[in-house]
Amino acid sequence: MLSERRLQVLRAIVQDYVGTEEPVGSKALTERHNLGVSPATVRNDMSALEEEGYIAQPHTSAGRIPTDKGYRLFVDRLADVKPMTQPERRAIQNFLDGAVDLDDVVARTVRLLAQLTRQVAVVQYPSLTRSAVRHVELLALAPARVMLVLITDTGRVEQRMVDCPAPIGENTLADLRARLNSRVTGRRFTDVPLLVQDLPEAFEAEDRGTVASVLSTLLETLVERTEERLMIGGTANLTRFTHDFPLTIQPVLEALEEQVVLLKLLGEAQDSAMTVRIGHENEYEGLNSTSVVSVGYGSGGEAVAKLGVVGPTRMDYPGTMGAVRAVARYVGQILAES
Amino acid sequence: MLSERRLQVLRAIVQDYVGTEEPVGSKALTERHNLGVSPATVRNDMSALEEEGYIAQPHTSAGRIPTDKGYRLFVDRLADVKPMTQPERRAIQNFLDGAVDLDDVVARTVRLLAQLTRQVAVVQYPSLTRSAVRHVELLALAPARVMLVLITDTGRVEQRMVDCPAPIGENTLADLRARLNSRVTGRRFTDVPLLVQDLPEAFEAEDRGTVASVLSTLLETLVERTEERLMIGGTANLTRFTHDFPLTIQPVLEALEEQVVLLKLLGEAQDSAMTVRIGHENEYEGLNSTSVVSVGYGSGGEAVAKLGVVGPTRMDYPGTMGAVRAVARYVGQILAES
DNA sequence: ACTGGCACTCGACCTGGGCGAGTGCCAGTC
DNA sequence: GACTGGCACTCGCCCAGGTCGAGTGCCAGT
Repeated sequence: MLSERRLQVLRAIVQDYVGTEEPVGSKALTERHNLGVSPATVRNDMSALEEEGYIAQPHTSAGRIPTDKGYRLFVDRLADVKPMTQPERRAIQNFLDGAVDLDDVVARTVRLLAQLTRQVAVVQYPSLTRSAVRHVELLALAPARVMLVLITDTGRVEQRMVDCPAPIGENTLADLRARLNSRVTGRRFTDVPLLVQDLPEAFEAEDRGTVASVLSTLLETLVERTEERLMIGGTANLTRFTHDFPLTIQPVLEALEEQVVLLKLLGEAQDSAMTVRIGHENEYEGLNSTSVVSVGYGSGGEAVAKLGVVGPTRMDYPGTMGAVRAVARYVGQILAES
Repeated sequence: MLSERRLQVLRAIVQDYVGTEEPVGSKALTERHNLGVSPATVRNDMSALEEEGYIAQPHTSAGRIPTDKGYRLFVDRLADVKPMTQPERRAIQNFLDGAVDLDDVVARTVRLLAQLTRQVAVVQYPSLTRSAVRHVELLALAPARVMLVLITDTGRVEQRMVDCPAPIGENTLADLRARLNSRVTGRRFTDVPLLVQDLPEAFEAEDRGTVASVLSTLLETLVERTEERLMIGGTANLTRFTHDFPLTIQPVLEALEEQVVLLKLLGEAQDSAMTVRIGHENEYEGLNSTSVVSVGYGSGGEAVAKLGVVGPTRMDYPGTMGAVRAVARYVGQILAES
């Protein structure tokens, strides 16, 4: 068990290192934080902290820097989420209020997060699985060609072309549209398959093939691109850490290009609570020197997607967590309104 | 006027420099290209080329590197666009054929371009201005709330919420939908404003406000986001030029984040022909050390948007231009089919 | 007009030495 | 027993000096 003072020392090391980006020594520590003890004492404490694996020396006879384990302790026990100031909150809200559609909401959110945290922002589009159907529209573009438009309660719109086995009449299409909507409007995606199962039976034999095509396309749309899309921004912020440069930036950029990796990253924590993954806690190798702060957001009580930021393990955790939390909250509000 | 041999020397310099990323000297030149003359002669030629501003020395007594002017001459007179090989063409086509919707087409195109050129790819969404309306759909989500869905002939779908001044009946809405579609379906966006101008007059006084709201939202949609969206990818490729690093990568990343800058960049050349902007020819300062190769693409004969790549001025111009041209061609085909 | 030779320039690279931040240890003090 | 001041030691950083070699410009010769 670490004594109270040693925790203070660790906290001071993290804070200083985050500020200066340079290994911090015992003397500098006592000067900048009034710990009430001498450098020599701090040296002993640091030695103990190193023993326990919370800090390390990049090379003999240099200052110490926190390890992943050190940051973990800091985040868990020493850091308070720093709330946004009133003007900041207002700015967030104003900026998001100007959005015209879902794409715009997501785009603005990314920009906002990147600016606030000065890091790389990642925002997942509201997921389909947990959302509900607001409306299904069917449009005959050609005799045997139907466009399916699916509108969700989060404002997301998906469209698909359906090639029908046989031409379909305008009346039949209207009938199908009406029946379909009366069954699925307002229902969860996960419930839809059961609800439409017996729908073809209500139609003439000649139309059943077409109805089946439409339905199967609908069901595909529900599952297929479920969690697929996301938007990132603020990659230029990666260059602020000109320190251990190209070595670390390249794999990070590569990881960011791989949506699969990012989606897995965001998806890892099951619940929508704020999650911080530090350095090697990230499974993907390229992100071993970065931390990911993520949280769920949603239009109602329930989270429909996640957002977060990717930055160096040496980041301002309290500030970042505060910004991420605040942005998630306001995005949720915007979605609920629209 | 430069003699034929001097042009050959310039070509050789560009090719070598692009390959090695190192200043190239007279001796190396004669060894790798059989110019049929001695290094001393080449030295004289290089001296003349330098005089004219086509090449320069990074520091006294080092090899020469091409200047922007040198690349310009190379592109204009010395380089042939390198056509894609048959397997490459097939691969492009196969990859793009798998796309399920417009977003997917654009996303795949970006990936493809980035991979083929090993540079940063930029793809603009098919523009609204030059495309035509395929269908307009109106959905009553609440008594005084209508969702407007606009489908273009390039497969793009835009949606907007319309808050109506008064509740609108289902019949009136159907009427409006029918009238609207009969007027605008198949028409160019630029023609739409005139075509719908007198539409409110066909309705009862109580509904005119609502009709006007819907129309104004429609018109806004047509102009507002006209050229707005684009997608980029392959930023990790920037790190391949580990040479004059953070200095150049930062402003480039920043430029790429600014969609406005990119759109201006793509939009600069009015016609849809292949355009190469080299170094300082780019107005935006951050891109002064990069070249931009762009070309228009479209579903029919006419270009509806542009795509291109951003890379260091020291790039393989023939190969890049070949890849860009090929991708643009196949994307056009895909759009025409869907 | 081209070539071979030659002196010269100047950045890249290596080496060695001094500097200083930071450490670990130990004896001394409260 | 916990803390402190002192001291010797380590080791990366930075600078100066020296060498090396690629590349140049010029000139005399063919």
